[in-house]
Amino acid sequence: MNSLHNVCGAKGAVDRADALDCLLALSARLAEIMEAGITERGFRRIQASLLMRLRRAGPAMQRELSAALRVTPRHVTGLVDALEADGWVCRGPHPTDRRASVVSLTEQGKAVVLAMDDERRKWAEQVFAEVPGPDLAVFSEVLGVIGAAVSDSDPATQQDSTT
Amino acid sequence: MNSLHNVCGAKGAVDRADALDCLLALSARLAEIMEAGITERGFRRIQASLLMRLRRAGPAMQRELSAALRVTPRHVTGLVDALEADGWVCRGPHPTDRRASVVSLTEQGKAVVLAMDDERRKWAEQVFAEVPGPDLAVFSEVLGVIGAAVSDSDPATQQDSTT
DNA sequence: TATTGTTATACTCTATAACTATA
DNA sequence: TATAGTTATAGAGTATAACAATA
Repeated sequence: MNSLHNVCGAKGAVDRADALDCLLALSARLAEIMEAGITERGFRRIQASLLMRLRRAGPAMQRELSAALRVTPRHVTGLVDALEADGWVCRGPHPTDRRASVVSLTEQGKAVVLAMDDERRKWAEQVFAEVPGPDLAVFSEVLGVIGAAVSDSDPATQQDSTT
Repeated sequence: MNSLHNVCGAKGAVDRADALDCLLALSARLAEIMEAGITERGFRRIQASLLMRLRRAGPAMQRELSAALRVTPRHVTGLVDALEADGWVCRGPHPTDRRASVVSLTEQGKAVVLAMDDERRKWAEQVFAEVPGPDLAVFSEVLGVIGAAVSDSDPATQQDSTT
């Protein structure tokens, strides 16, 4: 019924092009679902990325966020403006540099980020529910190998790909 | 050195949330590379999707393309206008419905689509080069299982996820 | 009356450039 | 002189609405 089943279910599908197709199709689907979850909470993907970044790396200067999210400083201004207006983050003074402001999560922001993280965990359990442990181990390792193969392609790998 | 390596390389990484993170990170990376390839040829992703759709399913009415690509009919008009202006596709009359036009690949369009397909195959070989056959088989099967798990989530699965 | 495609218009997301205040 | 962030402006991509021709 679903396009993901057509080729991807076949046991003997060791054709690499098919495997890549399946991976790409699945990726698109996962991205879609993630997007939906983020939208449900009233965020845009880039905003969620910003929040996740703050969760993982702690308070940051806008300059750092600009680099981490790979968007312009101007864009960060807008994103932080919106998130601040709704009480998810707040700007504070930089301890030593009076030009800079430090963006951090508010209590409300921390709460929502934790909730989203929890959802993500539950989603992962669901997604891999039918996958036997040993298969999951192989799967993970292959992901690692592919990741390595793909990293060599070009140097634009400083990205923040989570969320 | 690369973020994909951090967690994803670990052999014992059977934590499902970690595996999902790796998968998402890898997806982002693959999408990036694909985007680059498409851009090199002077197309946008949505245009490439349209061309691929024509390759797989043959000539189509704009209405069908609108549904397949999940964009508005108005948007399809613009896409086809641009692709037609550059000689990749052409509009022809519908045999029975004089309102409709049928979009098909030109010879030039067929050639470029085949070339892109070939590139995709070579890329797949490269990506999976270091993955042993049996592991690839397991990997493919897990992709299928996940795909099935993920398809049940919601009914918006009529999409055309290739390219 | 419903449907195919188009003309006209507007919105969302992101970028570049010029500017202010610090460093 | 260089850097952090902002104001002002512009572009790309996509959507909604109203309309024409045809079914």
